[in-house]
Amino acid sequence: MPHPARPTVTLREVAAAAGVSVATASRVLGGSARTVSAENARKVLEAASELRYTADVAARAMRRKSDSIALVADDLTTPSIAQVVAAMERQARTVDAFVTVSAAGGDTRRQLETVRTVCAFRPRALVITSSWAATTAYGARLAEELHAYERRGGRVVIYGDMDAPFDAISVDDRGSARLMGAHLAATGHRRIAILAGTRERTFAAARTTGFLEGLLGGGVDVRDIRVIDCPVSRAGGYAATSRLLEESPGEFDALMAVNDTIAVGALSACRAAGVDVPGRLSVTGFDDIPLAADVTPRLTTVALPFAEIGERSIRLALTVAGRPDRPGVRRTVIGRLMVRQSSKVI
Amino acid sequence: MPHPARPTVTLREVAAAAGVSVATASRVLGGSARTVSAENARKVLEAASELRYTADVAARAMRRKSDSIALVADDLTTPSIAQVVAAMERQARTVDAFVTVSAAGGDTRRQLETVRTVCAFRPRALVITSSWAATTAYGARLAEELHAYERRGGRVVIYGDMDAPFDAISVDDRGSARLMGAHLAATGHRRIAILAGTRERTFAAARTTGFLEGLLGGGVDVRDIRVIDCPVSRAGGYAATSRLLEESPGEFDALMAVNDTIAVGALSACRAAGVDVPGRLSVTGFDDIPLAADVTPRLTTVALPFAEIGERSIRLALTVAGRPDRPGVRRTVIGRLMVRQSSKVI
DNA sequence: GGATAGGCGGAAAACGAATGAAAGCAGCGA
DNA sequence: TCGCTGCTTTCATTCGTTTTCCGCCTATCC
Repeated sequence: MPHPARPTVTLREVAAAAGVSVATASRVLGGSARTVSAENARKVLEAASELRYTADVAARAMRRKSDSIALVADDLTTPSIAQVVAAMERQARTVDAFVTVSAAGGDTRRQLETVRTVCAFRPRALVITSSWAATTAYGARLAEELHAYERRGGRVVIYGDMDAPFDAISVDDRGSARLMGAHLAATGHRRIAILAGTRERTFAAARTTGFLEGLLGGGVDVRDIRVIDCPVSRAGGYAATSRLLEESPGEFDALMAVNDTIAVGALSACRAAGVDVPGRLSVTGFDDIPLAADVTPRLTTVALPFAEIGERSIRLALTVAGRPDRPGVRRTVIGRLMVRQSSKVI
Repeated sequence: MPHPARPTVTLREVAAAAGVSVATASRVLGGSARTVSAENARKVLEAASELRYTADVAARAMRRKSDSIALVADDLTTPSIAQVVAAMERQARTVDAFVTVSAAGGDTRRQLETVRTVCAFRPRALVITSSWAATTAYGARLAEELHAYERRGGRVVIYGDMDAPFDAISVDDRGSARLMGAHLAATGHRRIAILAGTRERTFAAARTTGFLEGLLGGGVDVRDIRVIDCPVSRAGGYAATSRLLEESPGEFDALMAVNDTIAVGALSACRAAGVDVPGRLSVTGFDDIPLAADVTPRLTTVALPFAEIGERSIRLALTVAGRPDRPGVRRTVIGRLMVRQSSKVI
């Protein structure tokens, strides 16, 4: 055969072209500790670039630790996650690592499935967002799976909370939410409705608690606060707010949402119902997604340092594993109050 | 050693636990065509689940085609891409494939680098978004790289345009934009400014052309149209609009942006300058990102079927490759006009 | 000048899974 | 009893790379 249709160009061919052994070629291209003569190194590099050689990671992964980091996120369409992912990408690039992303949207069961799938790639580290309560059967099995992965030499980093000793970077949702509660109380708001999302979302529960603490600490009467569950989505915020405005018009002077997406839905409902924001009702969000500054009125919210979160997650993921049974390292970041036009001083 | 700390659980161990050979275990777990007795199959499956075995994709990829599909996107934080990615995920899941995502944000050079990196994973197919002109040196090398990948048996699907015979799914940007141009002309707009993005973005150029065609076809005088380049971002739209409103106030009755993000920036600039939209100026976007319905006034735009795009991309990626030199299959989708409050009838 | 490091290259053994070839085995007819 | 068929299982090889081990050559020191 004069021109065998090669499936891919291998190290063997590079070595042959350079006139050295595969071992030598591997040492040059793979960044080995062993030294290779300058002359041979040059020839190998030349041949590799000539043949457009790229090492097959699959084969490489068999003998060497991989440099891919797997991110298992709930939902990639969430604006906040997108920002975190982008930051991770940037950070990983600086250390020649590589981030693969997969969505496990939904629940702990899907998370478990996805983790198993990603583990098959034998990544160097696993970053997993956890916004679901780990109390279900699947949650426990998930933790078990992650532990098994760590025992096999992997690194696990949680973004969010989990009742298990993994390294974690988490937002102090409760403390950050307290800031917002205190702010509304301080600016004279006294009758508050909280759009609390759903109970299974741990961040939603923590933020609701923080809101309450801040409000109560600022002198708001607990009987003047109403906590309303709703789906964590724009539509959820819209529906809950519409219902609220219809059933008890004028009863509240502030509406606090556990995230910006819900808050945007709420704003939309207010506009539809002809309720002036912030004239008759202050509305606040949480996250400071890019959209928050673009809605009308611009949304008062709590800004979270997503870029920092992404960067730190990767840094944590790349530190070498310590003792298998050491307690998890936990980094906490706190949000910053962003007062804009959707809330006012009463 | 009673308990050697294994880095990973291998097929050999599963086979040993089940009391069969690795070959048999492989056939059971790998879904081979060859038949295995029910009794042995049961034992293998039992052992595998007991040991929490997951096949190492790296090793598997050496003999068999992988199930992973790599997506190389420009920028994952773009709302439209996020929707496409989510749809791809869903579709891939239905056929037991697996999508890995990586951002190559920026330019063709970074795209080339990223493609080379993900090719090393030997994915089954490569879906690449292409919104950058392929006329640069890197663009040509990118096409070359992709061809090499196809020759090695991979599938390449382009989302967007490319002057190369790959399978592609693309939006008829020009035709869709024509709808918007025609609509504005028909509703009485006569003096138009187009926020055209940058020339290197192929979608921006196509949409601008479509706008022009629609407007001219509707009787707008070409001398009353102004095309303004600007960065493809909210800030870019804001700055360009501010400048425009300052330099030539009242000169235009409509502002057409090549995407929603720019349009949102434009709306913001109008609000800042005290220009009533749509009273004094109609503003339109393109894409129908979720945000479009949440800004005030709600944005008139062209809705693109992102979910369909994502789903079709994956379907295309999973069809078996035909003859290496066959012309690329090209699927085109067209947008739908969404008339909302940011434009009016004059 | 000879012994001894030490640098460097190459052959070959992994790594984990897939697979073609070959072997084992039961049933059947001659 | 033998040979054949059809089905299942095992053996041995393969994939592309890294890494270990061994041997060669040169430089250094006594």
